[in-house]
Amino acid sequence: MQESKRKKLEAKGWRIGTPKDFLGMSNEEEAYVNLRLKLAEGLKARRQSRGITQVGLARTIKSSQSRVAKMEAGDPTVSLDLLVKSLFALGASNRELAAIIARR
Amino acid sequence: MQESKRKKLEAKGWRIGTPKDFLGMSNEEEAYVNLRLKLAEGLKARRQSRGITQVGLARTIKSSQSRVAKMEAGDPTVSLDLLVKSLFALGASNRELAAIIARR
DNA sequence: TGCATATATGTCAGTTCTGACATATACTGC
DNA sequence: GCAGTATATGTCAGAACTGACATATATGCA
Repeated sequence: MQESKRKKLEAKGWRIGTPKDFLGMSNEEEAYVNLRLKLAEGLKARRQSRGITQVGLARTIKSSQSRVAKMEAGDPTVSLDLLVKSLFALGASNRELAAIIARR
Repeated sequence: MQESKRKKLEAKGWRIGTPKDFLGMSNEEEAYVNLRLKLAEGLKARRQSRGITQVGLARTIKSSQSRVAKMEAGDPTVSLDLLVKSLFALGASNRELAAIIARR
């Protein structure tokens, strides 16, 4: 993974665990962070294409606008559970979810 | 969703939210529970095919045997985060994760 | 400019998830 | 029988996540 990308993530609040070689994160860590970014992007894209505001989405998932914003921003305090539930709430199917995850 | 399946899930500790028509759960709820079951199965299959014990996996993800057992049993107190991280720890890629999710 | 709407960021008390532990069950080979 | 190994289940204190709120920033429009 590129140094510039790592910096960006760290700026967002991610703390990458013990990169013993100071070069980056392990494959698992990268896959995990990558997954979250894809879900975050997928959520934002899906919400916008539906013409729904963050407040609107927050209402349907019984959450708050601030949490929706954090979800879309890739905030590390947001769980995968919430991200995935939100996508489902926007009508995504399991297959669509898989497509979001598989996308490069 | 079939009644028999719902019963099975409820026995596991799932509480399905307000099915107003008493017929089952919403599409989102079904997709979500379904996703968890797929990940649970995928995890167990992957671990076993690698010849690793629950204790072994627990060590590599710095968790405990009991939590691994709960993960594989579809216990509702286990987060998607933990399930996904475990799959990654077993060497799964994002695409393989997507394949597990897309599988019918 | 001022007002309305949408999104971003920080904080926090209450809820949920976590690893660890104890203990139970199941299956081997002796 | 029973010792060893693997898995299942219940509990709990501490850690992580949550919705809610306050507030900031950005954009559009009259």
